[in-house]
Amino acid sequence: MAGKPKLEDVARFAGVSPTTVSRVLNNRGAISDKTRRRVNDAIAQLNYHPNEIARSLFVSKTHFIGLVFPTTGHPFYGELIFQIENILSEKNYKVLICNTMDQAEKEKKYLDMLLANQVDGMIVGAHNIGIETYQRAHLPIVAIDRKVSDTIAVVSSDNYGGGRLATEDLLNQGLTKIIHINSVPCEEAPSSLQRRKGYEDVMKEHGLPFKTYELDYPFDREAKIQILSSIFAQNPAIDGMFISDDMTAAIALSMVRKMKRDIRIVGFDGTETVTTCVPELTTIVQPLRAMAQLAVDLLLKEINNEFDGIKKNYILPVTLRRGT
Amino acid sequence: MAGKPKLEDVARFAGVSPTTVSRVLNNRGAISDKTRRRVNDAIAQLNYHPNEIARSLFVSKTHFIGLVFPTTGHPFYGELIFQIENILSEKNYKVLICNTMDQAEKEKKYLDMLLANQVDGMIVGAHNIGIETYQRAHLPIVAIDRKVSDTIAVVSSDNYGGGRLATEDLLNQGLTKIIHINSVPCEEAPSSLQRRKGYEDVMKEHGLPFKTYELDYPFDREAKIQILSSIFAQNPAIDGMFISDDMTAAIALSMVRKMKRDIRIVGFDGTETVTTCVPELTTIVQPLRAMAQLAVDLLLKEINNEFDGIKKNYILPVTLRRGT
DNA sequence: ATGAAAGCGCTAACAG
DNA sequence: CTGTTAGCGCTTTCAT
Repeated sequence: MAGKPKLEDVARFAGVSPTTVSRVLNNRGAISDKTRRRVNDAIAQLNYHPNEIARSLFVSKTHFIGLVFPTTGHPFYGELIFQIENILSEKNYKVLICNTMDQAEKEKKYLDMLLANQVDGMIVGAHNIGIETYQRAHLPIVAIDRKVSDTIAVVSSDNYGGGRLATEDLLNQGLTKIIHINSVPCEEAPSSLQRRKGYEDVMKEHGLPFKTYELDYPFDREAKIQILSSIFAQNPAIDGMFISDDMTAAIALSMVRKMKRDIRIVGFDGTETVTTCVPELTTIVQPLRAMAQLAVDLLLKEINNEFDGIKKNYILPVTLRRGT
Repeated sequence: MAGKPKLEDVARFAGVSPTTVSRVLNNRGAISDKTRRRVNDAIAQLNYHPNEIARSLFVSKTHFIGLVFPTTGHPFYGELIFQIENILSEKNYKVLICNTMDQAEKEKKYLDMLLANQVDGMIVGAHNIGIETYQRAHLPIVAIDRKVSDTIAVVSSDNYGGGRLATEDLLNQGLTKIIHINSVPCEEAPSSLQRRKGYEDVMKEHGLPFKTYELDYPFDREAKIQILSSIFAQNPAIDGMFISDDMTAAIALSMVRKMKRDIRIVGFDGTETVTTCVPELTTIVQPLRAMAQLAVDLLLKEINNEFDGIKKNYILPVTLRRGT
């Protein structure tokens, strides 16, 4: 045998037609026990493995799902992608991964790639090109943490509630001079704006002054340290900080410890990774597992045309995890 | 137009043959400028996107690479996968991701899936089924951190050297009562054994007593805390620990701080994530980026039959990063 | 219960 | 420079 055996080889070996082999493979139609056995024997003998690509071409369904996220290297996305892939593989879907690195150009290239490879659907957590670009694909798509759209389901956690929860927790501890650190706002991903609004609303309701800083370069540690330093210098009297992501919060916590200042910090995300590395950090926990489950459920419903098509915006509750 | 336009539709629209369209698409053969323009116009008009699946079937090459790792949710693998995917996408390869969760059964299922989907090659960092199982695939494969094999290239960092480096660093600080914490040894992934040997060799060379603990459940935080507690209780006099992974080291560091004991800790991995979250942790840094680059280079060479086929075991140098 | 034939969308000889 | 033809490996009518 030169190359890999194909269905035709199995058929010849078993002395039946390709059709029959296909039927055995897919459990379709009626097959006599004897034939089935003979075919299965041949499959085993030849160590035959069906070519899913050929099958995909014929049935016009690949069972591929594209996952478009900034990077698997960030714990929030890494863990979310893990959950999503896990649930999808359970349902016999396969995952093509795309790390956009927050670059619009890469995101566009990936979108084309996924379409060219006939994915059955996509879950998009990146946010550098307009969601309209995706709509043109006329494909089942679920977005995570994106601007609400008429045609695309969006799953996110309760960012506004999380912002409130974090701020209230600091207030409950008797703190009053609380600042907020956030990323630069992004039109396509309003989640950080929601967190900010939660913080500012609570501060206003309590008649307290508030101040929000917007950090750029969300993935660069050195830059964060620089900027945090100057923020600490500018705010010698603060006693609390709500920082809208755990990685930055962890850095701030470590700086506070070194400066021996008395500042309480609440972060956001609550991934296993950061909780493990920085158990003393209080944080707002996003329900990663539930978000993944919901996103997959919605996507598969769209793919199978069972989508009721009414509700398009899903907000999942967050919880506060107190640092130890 | 009912479904997606296909190459034939473009041909008809442009008034040429399918072959010509294909040639324009793939820049093959000689095409008159006029024809090319007409075809490109048709492509744009119809918003045509080539079907890569059909193409793959014909050329018997998918440009798919399977990535088999325990989980994208762990920073080491999440960051490594990010690097690998990044380099591969640059070369127009696409990545199918598999989270084996340390389960042999899942790993086997994924292997079958990848073969069925005609991947051009695989990079394997999971280690629950024998590497021989992969050899049967007769496919270009590169392994990361696995038992050396005659037929499969293995990329790893200098685990033995890292173990030595970590231990020597503790000794250089005047510490002498140093224990080592490791995972349970695994036949297929000898890297932790190497780290252990590095530690034990150095201790022996200095005539010092040594003790290695083997932790199970490498990804479960609560279990780790339990076991670490009892280790701390059993060792009231230690002044140093070499812990063979950063996540566990971070937990230990946090416990040490709470107990106010004076114990220096050196971890292993040195991911961006953990370095960001726990900058005060001293650790042995694995060259993630270089490992990814080398693994991809080797894989693509095998795929393109440029593999010289001599050296099969690649060990990359580690560095020590001092905590701040 | 089984087989023959057509074709999923594309590309690569081979002609012209 | 362009078109005709055959076929990648599989599944599915439509016969028998």
